Parts: sequence; C-alpha cells; structure tokens
Amino acid sequence: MPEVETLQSDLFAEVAVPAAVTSTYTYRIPLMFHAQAEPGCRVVVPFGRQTLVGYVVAIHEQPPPDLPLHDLKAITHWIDETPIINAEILALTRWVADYYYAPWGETLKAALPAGLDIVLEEWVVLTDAGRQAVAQGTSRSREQHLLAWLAKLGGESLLDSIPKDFGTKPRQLARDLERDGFVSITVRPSESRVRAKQRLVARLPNHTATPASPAQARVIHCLLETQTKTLTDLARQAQVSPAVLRQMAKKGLIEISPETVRRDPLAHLADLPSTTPLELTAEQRQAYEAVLDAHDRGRFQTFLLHGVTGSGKTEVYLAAISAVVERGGSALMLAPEIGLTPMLSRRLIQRFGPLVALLHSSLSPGERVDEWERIRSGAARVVIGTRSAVFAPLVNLRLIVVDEEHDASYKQSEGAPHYHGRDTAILRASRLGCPVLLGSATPAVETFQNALSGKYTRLVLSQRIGNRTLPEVTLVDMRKVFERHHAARFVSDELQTAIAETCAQGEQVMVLLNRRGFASCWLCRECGFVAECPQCSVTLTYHRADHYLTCHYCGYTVPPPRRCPTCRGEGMAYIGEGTEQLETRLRELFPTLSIARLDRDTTRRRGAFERIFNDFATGSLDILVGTQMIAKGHDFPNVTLVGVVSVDAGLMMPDFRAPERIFQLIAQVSGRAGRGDRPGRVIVQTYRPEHYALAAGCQQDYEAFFAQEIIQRREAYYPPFCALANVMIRHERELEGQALAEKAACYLRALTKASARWSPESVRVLGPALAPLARLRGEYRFQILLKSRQRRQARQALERLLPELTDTERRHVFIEIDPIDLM
DNA sequence: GACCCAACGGTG
DNA sequence: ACCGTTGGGTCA
Repeated sequence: MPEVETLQSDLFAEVAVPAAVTSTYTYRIPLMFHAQAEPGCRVVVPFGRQTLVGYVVAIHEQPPPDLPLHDLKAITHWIDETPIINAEILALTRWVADYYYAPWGETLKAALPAGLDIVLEEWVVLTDAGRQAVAQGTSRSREQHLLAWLAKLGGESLLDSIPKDFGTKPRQLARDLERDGFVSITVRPSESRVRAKQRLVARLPNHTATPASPAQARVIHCLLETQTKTLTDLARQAQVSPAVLRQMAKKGLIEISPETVRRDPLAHLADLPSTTPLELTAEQRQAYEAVLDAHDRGRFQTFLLHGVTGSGKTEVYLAAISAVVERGGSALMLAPEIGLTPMLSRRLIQRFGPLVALLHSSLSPGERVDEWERIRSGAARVVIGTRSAVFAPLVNLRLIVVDEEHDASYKQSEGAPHYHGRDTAILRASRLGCPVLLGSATPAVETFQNALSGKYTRLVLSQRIGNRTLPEVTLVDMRKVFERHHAARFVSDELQTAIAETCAQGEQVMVLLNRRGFASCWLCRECGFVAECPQCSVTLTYHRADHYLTCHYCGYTVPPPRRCPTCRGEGMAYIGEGTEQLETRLRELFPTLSIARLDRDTTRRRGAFERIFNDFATGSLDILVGTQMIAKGHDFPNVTLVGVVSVDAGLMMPDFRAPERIFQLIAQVSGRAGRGDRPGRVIVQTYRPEHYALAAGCQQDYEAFFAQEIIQRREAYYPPFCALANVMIRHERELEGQALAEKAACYLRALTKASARWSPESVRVLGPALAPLARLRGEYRFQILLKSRQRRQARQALERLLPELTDTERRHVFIEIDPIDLM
C-alpha cells in the first residue's frame, strides 16, 4: 500500500485557524511543502466546508493519536517560505489567547499587520462535464446560461464577478452546478493585497555610449552626479520630456529598471535636525539609572515612572531607549494614540533617525507592512506604536515603555482578543527578562497600588522642568450660575470672561466637551417622543451641520423628522449640548475670534487632524473646541486657558472607574495649560463641585485622590482588591438572553457554594443584570460580574461553567477578563 | 465564523 | 407537497 510508505516520511502541522474555536487542528503536510515546514508560517487549509488562512504553530512527526489518519485533511497552499511569526510571538499570543478566552488564530491575526492578510479568491471552473453540457445544451435554465457564460470567458471566473442577472444568488447557483459536476469551485490565495511598492529608476549602463543630442547629454550629465534617479526627477532636472528617456533606454544609453521602495510614514520628518539629549535632572537620572540597572542585569522588573505633566518623563524614556540601543538591544514604546501625538514620533526621529519604526492605526496597510518588515529584519530597533504594537517582532527586545499607562485605549474593547496592551507588555517583558517602564502623571489605581505594595518599583519625578508652576484650576459651580440667571447656561460668565481675557492678550484657549454632535437628543415638546436607535438602547445624536440623527454606537443614521412621528406635532427640539453646538455658541459669543473644532467628525478625512492641529500650533486659531482628543499629550506653549464645559455626564456614568477617569481628565487638561513661560488657568464647569475627584483634580493631588478612591474601591470590593471577570450574554431575543444569563449565574452560584474552595468569599457572583448599555446593534445584553480575591479563582469558576454550556449557548457568552468599563 | 442540515410551520 | 426560516452542531 502506498499509504504505508508515505506515512513514514509524513509531517503534520498543528494549525491555529482564525475562527471561533478553542483548539488547534492538525493537517497532513504534502511532501512538496516538507522543506519549508516550520512553525510561524501561514498556510491555506480546508476547515469544515470553508477554506481559511491559518497559522502553523507546531510541526509534528506523528499524527494526533486519537484520530484515524484518513480523517486528516491536507494543507492546500503553503504561503510563507520562511516563518513570519517567531517563537516568542507564537508563545505570547498563545498566552494572551488563553488568558482572555480568545481563539489563538484570531489572536495571531490581530498580532500581524492587516496588510499581510491573504485574500482567498473563489474561482468557478468549468469541468469537462460542464463543457459537454454547454455544447449540447438546449435548455434555457439559468444554470445553462451561467455555463455558457463561463465557457465564453474561457472556462473560469471569480465567483464574486458572476453577474447577478442569472436569476438567483450566484453563490447558490455555483454550488448547485458543483454538486451536479458541471463546475468545480476552487480557492486560490491571491498575492497579498499589499505588494511591495516599486518605482522606475534610471541608471547609466556599464558601457559608455555617446549621446547624440544636447537633451540627451543633459540626462547623462544628471546621472553622472548620482547613481540612480527616478524617472520623474530625472526628467525634471534634465529638463527633458519623459519620451526622451524612453528613447534613450531603447538605444541603451541609459537603463531603466524597477526598484523597491519603502513606504515611509516618517519621510516628512527625515530631515529633522538631530538633537543632542537634554541634560537629565537628578530625579530623571535616578529613574534612568534604575531602569538601566535592571536592563544590565537582564532582569524583569516593572517600573512606574510617576511624574506630573511637564516633569520630563519623555526624556527619561529617550535616555533609557538610547542606552539600550547603544548596548545592542532594541526597545518598544507604546503610546495610547500615536497618530494624535506627532510630537512624540518627532522626538524619536530626532534622536534615533532611521532606527525608528512607527506602527499605528492611521498608517496605510502598505506603510504598516513595510514598517513591520523593517522591525522583523532588525533594521528598526526603536518601535513606537499603539496597542497592537505590543506584538511587534523586535529582534533582541530589551526594554518596553508604556506611556500614559492609565489610558483606557490600551484595552481592546471590540473584537477578539479583548487584551490590555499594558498588561500584555508586562507579560512580554517578564518572559524576556527585561525591564518594563510604565509612565503616567495619573497612574491607574491598580498600578499605583502595585507600586505601593512593592510589586512595581516607583520612580518619582516631582519637579516640573524649569520649575514652572502648575496651572490654577477653578471649579465653576453651575448651580450658582443657574440661580443667578434663573436658567441653565451652557457657557458660564466666568468661562466667557476668561476666554475674552486670554484671547485679548494674544494667547490661546482650548475648550473641552466630551460629547460630539450638536445635541444628544431629538425630542417632541408636545408628547415627549425621543428619537432612539432601533438597534441600541440610546438616543440618536443630532448633527446640525449635515442635518442628520445618528447612533454613536452602531452608526444608524436617519434624517430628523420635522414632525413628531407619534403625535404629528411640530414642536421638535433638541437637548443635551455637544461639541458642534459649543463651537456654534462660542462663535456667537466671540464673532471676531477664529475658532476650530477637533473631534471624530471633523477629523474623519486623512490629514484633517494634522491640518487643524497645525493651524492651532502656528497660532492662526484662537480657540480650539473638541472632545477628549484635544487633551492628550500635546504641547501648545501659547495655550494659557483650558475650559472644561461639563464633566458631570462622565462623573455620573454607572461605572466604578468614573471618578478615576474624571480625575485623570482634569489632571491631563491641566497639563495642557501654561506650558510656556506664562502660567495657565483651568476652568471646570460642574454641578457637583464637592465631588472628591474634582476637588483632588483641582489641587492636582494624585495622592489625595488615591487616598479617597482606594477607600471606595475597598468598600465596594472592586480592583485592586479583587479581580474582575465580566460574563456578558448577548442575545437578539431578550427573554432567551435573560434565561441563559440566569442559568449561567445560577450555575456559578452553585459552584461557589458547593465547597469551601468555592466559598462565597473567594468568588462573588453579581447578577445577572441588564448591562448599562442594555441593547447594542440589535442584541440585548446581560452581564454577570465575577469578583474574586485572586484571578485564578474566577478562572476556575469559568472553566467549570464553560463545559456546561452547549455550543449554541456558548456562542452567546462573551467573557471579558479585567474589564476596564462595565458598559 | 461560516456553513450545512434537520425540524418546523405556514401555505397551497 | 413545497417553500423559507431557524436552531444546533461541526470543523483535523
């Protein structure tokens, strides 16, 4: 039997597929792929009745013991000749997948740049039987029509390019024809959507030839200066038309060939003059030396660099990265939203030049792939990126920096895996045995607690550079404003006066309101009807500029009804001010000042953010209105006033982290005011000025805030006193969702009561309750919150629960480990 | 996650 | 008897 012979030389690949499954799958590796069979390669495999791109995670010489050999399918295409995922990243993604209850294949997919996605094309190919049917065909069925159409195209077509005019859905039609043997449907991986970028360059050939004309002589002359030139550059410099170049190439006077070029997102910064590092202050030096010491000893150690805004954290990062690079290592720096902090990339470029690679969401897929390849090859040794850059395959990674470690955008909230970038960074550093440096002016409560307990090493920067004073923060009590005017005021007199004064002195103002759109509700004054999203339990936001109502969660958009849909009344109105309305109001108040708005709506187009940002930086704008987007890490020396129009909505969120977020917000915006040589002012409008988060925010006293907050957390039994796991049940039908949630909660409760090991003290089960965002995209959401002293205990409970669920039930259950918010 | 299949109920 | 819809199970 031939099978016996092949068996002995057979190899098997364990493959992680990007599907909602918990295990890996083993495939036979055809002989032709044996030479390149290594973990970390992408392959195409049949999976059920689909075809997927999977990731080889291991090679085995033996088939899985529990499965008959003939049940194994074979790998159909081997995409990578050499692995694109190294052993470190394989192990790291495996851990992340297990920890966050996500499929390994999905996690690997998230770890790779999107530009590396392979497109699987479905081709419909006419078989011999199909050709015969066409030849004899007299029937006028749609099947016949499709077969004839295929024959005309030479016998094959992309499934997606079959026109719809054959009657029913092309996919179904093709399936039917395949079953009857007239066509076969094959899947072929097409080249990655992102190809290497090439351009044509001209160079002189080895042999010399004499030009015939003056124009040609100019071309040769230009080429003598530099080796190669792009065709457009050359034509411009030599002042000849491109036709001349083509002519010369034909005669062999010059050679034209394609050259691969790097798509460089930092190209516009390439000419920045390099800077000499600033002299470190004593505190900065101490911090730097502590990190470097851990590095030199090859020790995993987590540092918290705790420094008020303006205390020079970045200079410590740069010094540490610099030392690591000098010693031959590479360094990774994570930032919350790097596209929004051009200053940071700029400083890295000035310091490290071409060693820097950038990874963030506003890069094009091509740029991302090119940067990623430079990292993988070791050409880039300083990487700065957002959350997913934590998986960047740096060579000899010896230091990880997490800037603004408290920032909520480090937590992935949509799609699998729901990982936390900071925590993953800490894990990665621990596996590598290198230091990880977390930096913040307002550390997450958990982080600060870890620093207090000694789990992390706290490094303090207490001095602002140049001993600049912190801005004065004033709370405006909006209850008094209401009393004074007997009406609500959007912009208080205090804020209005301050804006007028500031701009009169030629200084700039930022005004923050964390709600975009014109108004958050569109309602009927006669009957009380409120426009709500049909898919989500939220009101629709009114956008006045383009006159539409939209859901900020799912994107549902409708024109605002002129008359009330229920009572036909004509008293439609809006309430709840957003940034668009704030901008309008400020224009009314200050008609002579120039005002711009920075939020998701005004920055939708590529480059819009930079444009507004630059206009403000260069001083051609007086006032910048915006959402939280304007509060993050920018340095505008001429801004001496920051107004926060309302923090109350944020404060009243049904979320245990609300006070922390508000404190962070106020501290962050305070850092924006008065960074130049003039002192800054911050004005915060609120109806709850006595709230401890605001009071501490005013004083910018982190420790005072922490002292209060930690009491709340202890009393309510929240992190850092417990570990959280949120079990979310999502279901289109409310009752079934609720029933499933109750069943799961009931089982979890029974577990925790069953034995001393599962004592109520070790795992508390809260709920099920409707999630604060009770309905999203047409699904009802119930949640069960698990609180346990140790993470392990909640995990054990979950691991007992999951096998009790049927596959169908499991599909409605979404587990969020260490949730950041409970919406 | 996508797909297939069996079961179901409404309709003719 | 036939249609379209829906829930449940599987993937090597």
